[in-house]
Amino acid sequence: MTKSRARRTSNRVTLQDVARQARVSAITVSRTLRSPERVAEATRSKVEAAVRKLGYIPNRAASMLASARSHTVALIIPSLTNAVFSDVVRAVYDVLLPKGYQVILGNSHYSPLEEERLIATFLEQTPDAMIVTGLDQTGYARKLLEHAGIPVVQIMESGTDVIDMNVGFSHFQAGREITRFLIESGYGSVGFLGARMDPRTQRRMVGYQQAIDDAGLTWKGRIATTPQASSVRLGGELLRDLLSSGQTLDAVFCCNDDLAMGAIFECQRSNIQVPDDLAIAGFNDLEPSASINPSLTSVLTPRYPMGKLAAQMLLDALHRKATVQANRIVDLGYQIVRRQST
Amino acid sequence: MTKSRARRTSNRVTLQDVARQARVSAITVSRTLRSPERVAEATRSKVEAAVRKLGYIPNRAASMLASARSHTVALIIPSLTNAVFSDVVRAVYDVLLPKGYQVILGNSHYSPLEEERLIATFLEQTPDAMIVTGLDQTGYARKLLEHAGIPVVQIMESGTDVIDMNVGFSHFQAGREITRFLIESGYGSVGFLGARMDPRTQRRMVGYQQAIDDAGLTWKGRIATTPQASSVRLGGELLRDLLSSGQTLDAVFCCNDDLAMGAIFECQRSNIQVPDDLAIAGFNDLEPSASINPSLTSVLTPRYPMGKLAAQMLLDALHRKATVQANRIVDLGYQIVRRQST
DNA sequence: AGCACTTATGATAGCGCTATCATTTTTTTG
DNA sequence: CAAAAAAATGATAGCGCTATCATAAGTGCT
Repeated sequence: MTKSRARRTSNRVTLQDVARQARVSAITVSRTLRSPERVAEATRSKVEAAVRKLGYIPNRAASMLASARSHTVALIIPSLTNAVFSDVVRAVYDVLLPKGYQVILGNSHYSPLEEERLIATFLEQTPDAMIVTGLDQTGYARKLLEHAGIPVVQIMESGTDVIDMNVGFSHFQAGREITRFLIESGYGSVGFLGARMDPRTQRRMVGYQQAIDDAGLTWKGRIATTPQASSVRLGGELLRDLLSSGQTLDAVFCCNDDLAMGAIFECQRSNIQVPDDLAIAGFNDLEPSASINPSLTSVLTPRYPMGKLAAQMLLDALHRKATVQANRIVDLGYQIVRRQST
Repeated sequence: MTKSRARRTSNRVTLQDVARQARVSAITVSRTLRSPERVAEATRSKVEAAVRKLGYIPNRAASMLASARSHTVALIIPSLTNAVFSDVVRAVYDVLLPKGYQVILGNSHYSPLEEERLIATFLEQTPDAMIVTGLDQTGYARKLLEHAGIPVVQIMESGTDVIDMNVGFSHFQAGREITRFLIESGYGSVGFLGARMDPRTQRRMVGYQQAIDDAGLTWKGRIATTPQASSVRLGGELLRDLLSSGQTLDAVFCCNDDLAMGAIFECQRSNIQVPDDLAIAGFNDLEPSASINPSLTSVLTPRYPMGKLAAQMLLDALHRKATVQANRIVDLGYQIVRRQST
C-alpha cells in the first residue's frame, strides 16, 4: 500500500501545463520565453499561442532558484520623501527596468543600523547587484556586501575608500565652493543653516567652515543646526534663531533648498531684503528654486545622472564589460547656479 | 560507469550546511528560523550558534517556491517624484516592513498601459497582495488582478466599482467643495489651473465646474490646463496664460500645491496682491504651503493615512481577520485648510 | 554517399527550501 | 507507573523552473 502524500497543488498554470498544451517539452517552453532565438519559428509560435491561451505567468521564484540569477537590483536610500532621492530612484528604475531587472527599494531612515538590517534582508533575495547611499556603512554591512560577491555601487558622494564602485561628488568641496562664492561676492559674515546633519550635510558644513577659515573670517556663532528632518518651516525657524543671536550676518548657506526657501519666506515676513540685507544660497537646486522670489542661488547636484550612471555601471559589471579599474570611481561634480538671492 | 553531471554548486551557505554544523536536520533549522516557539530551547541555541558561525543567509527564492508564500506586497504608483506619492509609499513601507513583508514598488508614469505591464510583471513574483493607484486600470489589468486571487487595494480615490478593496476620497467632491468655499468667500470669478490632467485631476476639475454651475456662475474661459507634468514653474506659466486671456478673475483653484506656489510667485513678480487682487487655493497641502507668503489655502489630503490603512487592510485580509464587507471601501475624506491666500 | 558540423528539441537532475506525515521523546494524567 | 497526550525532531517529497548533457534532425562539403 503506497502512502500517498497530499500533493501541495497550486491551481496556477505552470510551464508544464503550457508544454502539454503546445505538445513540446517544458524546457522548450522555457527556451521560447528566455531565448526565443534558439527555438524554431514554428515551435515558437505554437508555444506562444499556448502561453496566451492559458494565461501563463512564469514563477520568478522557481526561475531564480533554478538559474541562481534573480535579475534583481537592491537600492537603499535614506529617505523616501526627500526629493533628492526621488530623482536618483527614478533614474535607477529608468535604466534597469527596460533591461528586465527588478528593483527592490529600501529606506534606511538615515540610520546606518537600519541600513545594515536592510542589506541583510535584501541579500536573502540574492540580488544581482546593490546600490547603497553614501560611504558610511557599518563595518558589518561592509562585510556583508564584500562577501556577497556582487557588484556594489555607493552613490551620492565620492570618496576613495569604497566597497566596490562609486558615483558621486564631494560634498566638502561643494560646501566650500559655494561658501567661497559668497565670500567672493562680497559677503563677509556668512552663516550656515543645517538640518538632519547626516554625514553628507556635515561634510558640506565642514566645507563651509574651511572656506571661511581660508578667507581669514570666522564662522563662530553663525551656525544653526538641528538633527530634525529638513523642511521649509524649519528653514524659517533656524534663520530666526541665527538672527536673534545678535551676530552680524549678511549671507547664509543653507544645507539644502528646503531650508533656503524657508529662510527666504522668513525674510519676506520679517521685511529683510534678499539679497540686499541678507543673501541666501541653497543646495541641490530643486525645481521650485528657480521660481521663488527672489530666485535662489543654489548648487546643482547631478541626482538623476548619478542614479543613471550607477545603474549602468552595474549593468556593465554584470555583463562583464570589464569596467576599467580607473572608471570604478566617478566624480560627477556639481554646479553653482547663480540667481537673484545672492 | 556513472555519467556524473556537473553539479551547479553555489558556494553559498545553505540550510543543510547549518543543519550539519548544528547536528540536527534541515527541517529543524527551518523551524528554528520560521517558528522558533516550536523548537526546544537547547536546539534553538545550537542552531542559532551555527547560523551565526556560518553567516547563513536564507534564500528567499527557495522559501517562496517551497511555501508558496512570498511575503511580498506590490505597490504601483504613477510617479516617484510627486511628493504626494512619497507619503503613501512611506506609509505602506512603515506598516509592512515591520511585519516581515517586502514591498516591490512600480512606477506607471501615469500610463494605464504601463501599469498593466507592471501588474503582469509583478504577478510573476507571486505577491501576497497588491496596491494600485486609482480606479482606472485597463480591462486586462483588472482581469489579471481578479484572477490572481490575492487581496487588492485601490488607493487615492474612492468609488464604488472597485476590484476588491478601496481607500481614498472623492476628488470630485473635494474639487467642488474648495470651489464652493471660494465662491462663498465672495469670489465671483474663480478660475482653474490644471497640469498632467490624470483622471483624479480631471475629476477635481469637474467638481470645480459643478460648483461654479451650482452657483449660477460661469467657468468658460477661466480654465488653463496642460498635459505636462506639474511643476512650480508651470503654475506661473498657466496663471500668466489665464490672466492674458482678458477674462475677469478674482480667484483660482489650482489642481495641486506646486501649481499654486508657482501662481503665488507669479503674482509676486507681476505685483498682483494675493488675496486682495487674486485669491489662490491649492490642493494636497504639502509642507511648504504653510510657510509661503501669503500662506496657501489648500485641501489637506490623507496621503499617509491612506497608505497606512491600505496596508493594514491587506494584512487583515491576508490573516483572514475577515474584513467586514462594509469596510472594504473606505472614504477617508479631506479637509479644507484656510490660510492667507484666500 | 559519407562525414563533420550546426541547429533544434528533449530527458534528467537538481536549485534550497518547507508541507506533510512519521517517529521519537517528554510530559501529563488517572 | 502505564497509558495517553503533547512536544520535539526527522524523513521524504516536492515547489516550478533551468543547467547540463544527450539525441535527433537538418546542412554543407568533398
